[in-house]
Order: sequence, then structure tokens, then C-alpha cells
Amino acid sequence: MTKLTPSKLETKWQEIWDSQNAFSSEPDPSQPKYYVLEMFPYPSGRIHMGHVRNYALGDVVARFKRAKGFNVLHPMGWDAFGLPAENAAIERGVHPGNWTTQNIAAMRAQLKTMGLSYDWEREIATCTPDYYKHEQKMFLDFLDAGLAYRKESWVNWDPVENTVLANEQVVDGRGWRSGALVERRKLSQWFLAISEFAEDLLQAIDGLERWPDKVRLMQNNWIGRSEGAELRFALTDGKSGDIAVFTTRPDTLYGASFIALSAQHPLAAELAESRPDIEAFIAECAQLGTSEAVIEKAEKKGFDTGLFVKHPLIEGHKLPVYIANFVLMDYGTGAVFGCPAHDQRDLDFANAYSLPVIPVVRPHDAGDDFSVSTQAYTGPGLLFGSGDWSGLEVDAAKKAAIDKIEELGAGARKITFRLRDWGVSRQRYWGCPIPIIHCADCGAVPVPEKDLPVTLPEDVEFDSPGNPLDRHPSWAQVDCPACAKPAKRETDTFDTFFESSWYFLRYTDPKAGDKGFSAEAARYWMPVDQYIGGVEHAVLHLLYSRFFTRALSKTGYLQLDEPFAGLMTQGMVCHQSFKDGQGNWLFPEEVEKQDGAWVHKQTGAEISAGRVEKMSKSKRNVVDPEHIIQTYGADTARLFMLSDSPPERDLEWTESGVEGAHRFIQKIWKLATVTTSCREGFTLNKDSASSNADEALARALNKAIGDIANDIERFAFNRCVAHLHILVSVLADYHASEARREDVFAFAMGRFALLLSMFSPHIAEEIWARSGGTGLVSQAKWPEIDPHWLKADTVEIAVQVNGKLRARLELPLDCPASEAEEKALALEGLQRYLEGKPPKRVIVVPNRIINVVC
RNA sequence: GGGAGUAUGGUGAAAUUGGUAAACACGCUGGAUUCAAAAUCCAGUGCCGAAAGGCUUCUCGGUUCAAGUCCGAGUACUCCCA
Repeated sequence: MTKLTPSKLETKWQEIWDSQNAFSSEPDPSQPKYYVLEMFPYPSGRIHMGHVRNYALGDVVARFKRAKGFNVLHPMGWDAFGLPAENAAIERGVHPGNWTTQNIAAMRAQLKTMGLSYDWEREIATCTPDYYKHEQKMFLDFLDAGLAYRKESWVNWDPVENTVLANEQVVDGRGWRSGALVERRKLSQWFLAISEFAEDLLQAIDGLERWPDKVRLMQNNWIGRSEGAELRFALTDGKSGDIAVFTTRPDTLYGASFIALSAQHPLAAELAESRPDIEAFIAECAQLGTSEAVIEKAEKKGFDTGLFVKHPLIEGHKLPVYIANFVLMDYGTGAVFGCPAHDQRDLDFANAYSLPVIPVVRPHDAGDDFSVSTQAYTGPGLLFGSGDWSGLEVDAAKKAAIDKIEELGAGARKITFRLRDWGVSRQRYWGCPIPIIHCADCGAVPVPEKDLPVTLPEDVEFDSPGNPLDRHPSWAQVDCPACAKPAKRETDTFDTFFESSWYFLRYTDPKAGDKGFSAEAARYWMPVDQYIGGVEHAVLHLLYSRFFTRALSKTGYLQLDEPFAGLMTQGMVCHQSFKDGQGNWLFPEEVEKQDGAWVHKQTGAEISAGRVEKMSKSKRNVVDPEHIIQTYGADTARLFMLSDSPPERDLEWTESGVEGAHRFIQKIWKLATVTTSCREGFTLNKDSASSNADEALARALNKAIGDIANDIERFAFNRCVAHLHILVSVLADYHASEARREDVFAFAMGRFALLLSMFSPHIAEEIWARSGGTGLVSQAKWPEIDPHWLKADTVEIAVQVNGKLRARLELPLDCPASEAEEKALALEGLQRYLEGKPPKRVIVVPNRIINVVC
């Protein structure tokens, strides 16, 4: 027997797949298509276990659908713009482009060792002008369509990184990467009008049936639709004008006791001009950042402006106007009316500034003396002390309130969304240049189409903080396309979510030159039938992609709303973490277990084993896939990834688990080495089977074919591996039995190879070839089940007495209930439980269970 | 603070519609082989019990002939939003 050398075997088959272009795909309207996509990686330079898991999962789906006769598109590429390349440039003096290109080459080589069934002809890298020129054009088209615009906005500014941060990049008021205290700044930025589609993006979630409920809910919450009213409060005491507020609780209007303005509200700014104390308070609020979480946690602070507004319903009643640190300018109108009795935030504020607390909704079991002191009442109930609305339920009162406000001309019904437009400007070099030229006379002028792409200059310096494009001596200096006077290029680049919002479309037609993709290619391949990736992208990436698909449809690129018909979010890859006596993290390969205790391999010092948690470089609880693949082979690594844990759950990587998978592969290899070539055309069926052993093998084989197909469809890959184990032990038993026939065995091994190829394709190809299979197993069709072998003559039925299992009974399949009952009651073992009494009732579930009640 | 999810042997887990709980694997124990070990093979392995038997899916309660699965309350952990 020849020893299994995974690296040799795997390289051999990878070269064959490559040379035959085994996984290339062209549109073919005569065939049903299936688009399998895994989230493309950032080219950090090395693959990690999360990648291995993601791609192993996707490859099962791709290979299975191919075997089932679909024309499968399964591409791979690189999300190649981003900050790490610039950090490398700063730290090591390498150009971000070179760094990225080298990383891509290294990672591509690593990925190729996994034996994934990608159409490498379609590989893309988003940092190439060939890719990003199309998104520059898209941006200009969005601009034309009113889906992109420029506005001044408050941003989270990271003073160390010199860039704008998204709210989710601000953690506890600090930049997620730099840890610097974030400042608020007002900047002119480019925005995409994602909120135009808010209603549609929300409604369409219902149709995403093959998405996890969890993700659908997260998208729902993120969009955050709320129904309410916008109403205007007129300023009083000689001041003209009014303040517009948005509220979801118009029913509590009679309980209003103050108005609160955001510190960024125009009226606040106006007051600050003549009031240094207000200016100082606004500056204090600016320290807080813009994230809702930070604002929610902060102490509620306000500043009395001395202004008053008229209450629209209560004649002669005035409300004071405050500037408050908890009101968001970006949400609603940047102003709220405070009803302390029914909103905790308003109540905290009112108590701090001694404002009245007037309850207007009482719980059903409370009387009109219901009062509120430190706990706001936000539950259901009846209105009271509210004029005509008294006695109404909250929902009815909301409706009545809006009707009244509209009747008075003081406001109107309004729906607002939490979702805000997407700011895409980043003060960064390594991103796609925004194709705009700023002219003193003409303003922001789009770069003419003939001048696209606007490419990044190569000669840039990273020796000081900030955006190198800003400092470049000549790059930004151009003539205005409109008036030809000297002008300046936009030096901001796009948020890197821009590239990942349409890459799945580029894959459908990766060489298209005039547009990012042709409408025909998109029509054939889209939508993505199965998208697979980490749940960390459940909100932003998926939402931006859904928006982009709509925006591109609106601008004539395609006709489609939803890009991803099916979504699967995989769990994390985890590993135990280790610390030495000094509290330093240790790599798993530095420790070993001796007599049940963890010790350092070299020093023998005792090690404390920590939690099993997500693999991360900082905790060193990582295992390098390259090392694993070199040691055990890709077939083993992939098999283990798919074994024990279901895909959506976290997976614990353990050495013993990999070794177990490897033992299984070696057991398979032993069978492979004794496989002979099957006679052409031989099939194991009821005519050719000649012994009990043949029949047992045929039954196991057909059961495995059905079970594995079924379980792949439901992503139960861990169960698939269990079915393989069962089949392999039947194959091994068959080979060891005296009744063995070589042609039967070879036939069964060929079928087994086909099943195995979904998970461990290299060894499967080898078995396929040895057993006389034609062509590649990777291109073979999924076998038909022979129903003859799935029928059983008899079934074992459980017999219960009062719901407790007391006996088992062998009965013919589909035995009539009366006969089954009779036989069950006749069971000797049952009598002692019946104690001679006649049964009160007997329930017979055919082919499953009999329950005797007595 | 709001929302969602999860909880099954020593471990990862399985049980698709309420119908024989623990498939498959890891680990462990014993045996075979070996000068010895590794590897391999065989057997055992939910818990209590010598056995008969009893008990068992986080806890408590409910619905049902029958509950891991459905309903209610609670506990713990995880995730999302704040």
C-alpha cells in the first residue's frame, strides 16, 4: 500500500483542474443557473481559519449544485482598498499598491491549496483602475439621478488617524483603531441617498425568505421606521418664527413641559452668536461625539435659552426652550418636545431642571390620581387630563392628536427613519478617487466621462499624518472641465464599502470594458442564489448592497431589487486561549497537555488555559491554515471544518478534532489503494447483486446518496460527514467480507467518491479515477437513487404503556392498526405493566409507535 | 434600558411534522497486536444501582395518550440595538 502524501496528491489534482479549466462558467440560457458567492476577503496577506471555513462551506454548495446539473457561477476576488495598506506604508515604507499586490499573490497561492472550485478567470481586485473606473461612472450617474449629493455635516473626527469615522467605528467615544478621543467636526462630504429607498428596503425584507430571521430583524431595526407627527411650536414673547419637532407620541402633547433643541440646531447656532454662554455649552456638547450609544449613556444636560413657545392646544400656556445634549440633529427635526411623565430621558431631564411632570396616560388599573416621580410610564393605558382625548386608548389618541394638529395647521402626520444617508467621503489615499473637480466659479464639477478613470498618483509620501493626496504637489491641480480655469480635484476617496456594494455584479461580467457589467450577464446570473459570510456584515454591507442594486436599477444598469436571494451567516472559528504565569498570551503550538495539566512545551512551566473564544491575533489563540494544510492536507482541513458544528454555530478548532478527521481520510485512503477499475457500464442493482453483502452495500450506498443530498440542501454538513462515516464503515466491512466482488466494490467506491467530492475533493478525484470513473468527479452528475434499496419490509415499533417505553415490536411495513394493536397487547413483556386490567385506550401511529393507556 | 437567540452525556453534537433521546465523532476505559511505544483493530461508555430496576434534554409549572420539540414563569450565557 502506498502511503498517503496529501500535498502530492492535492497538487496533482489542483493542476489538473487548472489545466482543464474545470470550473469555468459561461452564461447558457438553456441551463438553469446557480450563483454561489462567499464574501470576498481583504488581502491581508495570509488566509485565516475564518476564510477556510467560509470557503469550505461555499464550495460544498457550488460542487453540489454543479453535480445537480446547474450552471454554477462561483467566483473569487479581493476587497483590495482599505486602511491596512496605508498602515503598512507608514510602518514599513512599502507602497500600498505593491503591498496589496503582493498580498493578493500570496493569498491566492494559499487559497489554491484548498482546492476550491472557483472560476479563477473571473478574479477581480477592487484597487485596479479597471475595476474602480466603473464605480466612478456609477457615482456620476447617481449624481445625475439625484442619488448622490454634497452637504455639510457633523462627523466623528479621529484626530490621530485624521479621518472621519462612522458611528459604529466609535467605541466609548474613542476611535476603534486609534483609541483617540473623537471630536465633532463639520465637513463637506459626499452622501448617497440611501434614505430615498428606506421604505422599499424595509418592505422588501419580507420577501427575503432565505435569509436568517436574525439578519432580517437587524436590518429592520437599523432602518428603524417610526410613525408620528411633525408639529410646529410658535415662538412667543415678541419672537417670530417657530420650532418644528418630530414626535412618535403626539398623544402626550398635553403633558409637554419643555422643548429641547439639539446643540447643532440652527436656532441654537443663531443664539450662540450673541450669547457666549450658549456657545460654550454647544462646544461642550460637541465633545460628546455623534453616536447614539454615547449620547444615551451621557448625563442629560441642558441649557435654558430663556425663549418660550406657545402650547398649540392650551390657550395661554408657554413652554421653555432648552438646548440639550441628548437630542440628535440628524434624526427627525433636531428638536423634541419633552413629556417627562412618559419618556425616561425627558423625565431625567425634567427632574434635573425642576420642570413639571404632568402624566396624561394612566395604566388601565390606575385612577386619575396616577402620578410619576422617577419612573416614566411608557406602557399602554388610557388618556386623562387631555381635553377631548381623555378616555381614549394610546393608539386611538395618537390618531386623534394627529387629526387635531392637522386641523389646526400646526403640523402633519410624518414617518421618519433612523436610517441616515450614507456618507462616502474618506480622507484617505488607498481608496477610489471621487471623480469631482472643485472650481471657484463653477463649484463641484463632475469629471467628464472621457477623463475617467481618475487614477491614484503613484508618487506619494506617508511620512506625516493626514491624506497624502492633499499634500501631493500636482495631482489635485487640474483645469475646471466647465470653465477651464485652474481648479482642484476632490482629494477624498470613497468609503471601501463602495467597492463591496457591487462586486457581485462585476463577477457576472468581469472583463466588461464600457460598463461595470453588461445587462445581459447580470440578467442571466443575478441574483446571487446563495451568499455566505460572517454575521458582522449583517447590517452595513448587506444594506449598502441592497441599496446599490436599487440605485443601479434606477440609473439603467440592470433591473433588479434584491441582490442576494439566499443568505447564510456562518459562526466564528474559536480556539482555547492560553496564558503563562506572567500573563502573556501563548500560541497553541507552544503548549501541551501533560497528566491533565497544560504546560509550556519548552520550559515545562504551568500554563493557565482560558476560555474558548474567537481566534484573534491579540490573544494568540490562532492556528495557521497553511501549517494545517501542509501537515494534514486540504481534504482533512476542509472535512474537519464541516464536521462537528453546524455552519451557523461557532466552531471550536481542536487538535484532536483535526486528527480525527485525518484518521478518517487515512481510512478512506486505505480503501482507495485497494480499489480496482470497475467494468464499464456495471451498475449495482437488484439483478447484479448476488449476496447479502452486496445488498447491504447497495442499501447503505443509496441511503447515503439520499441523506447527503437532503442534508446539503439544509446546510447540515455535519450530518453529511456522519453519513460518510457510516458509509465508509460499510465499505470497509464489505471489503473485508468473503462475499466481496471487485466490480461491486469498485462501483460502490466510485459512487462514494462522488459523495465525498463535495467535502474532500482531491482524494475523491483519486478514488474516482482508480475506480474507472470517466472524466473528473468534480464534473460528474449526482447519482440517482435506486428506490428498490430504500424500502424495508419490516419496521421496529416502540410500544409504550402510559407514555413509557416498555417493549419493542417488529412489524411488517404499513401493518394495519388493528393488527398492530393486537400484536402489541399480546406481548408477554407488556402484561406485567397492565396488571391484568384491560387497556382504556390504545393509540397506534403507523410504523412508529403504539401507546397503551391504562 | 429595549430586542433576539441559545441551553441535550466528560466534549462537539443528532433527533426535518409533538411519536423509540443521545445518530456520527472526540475523549475515556478494557482487550488484541508489540521487547516497548506509536499506529491499527475489537469491545464498552448518559446517570444511579451488584442486579432487578429507576432516573435523565437548565429550573418550576401547564397542554397532550405522548413534550428536547408547544404554552407560561424563572435562571444562565451569547448576539444585536441603545
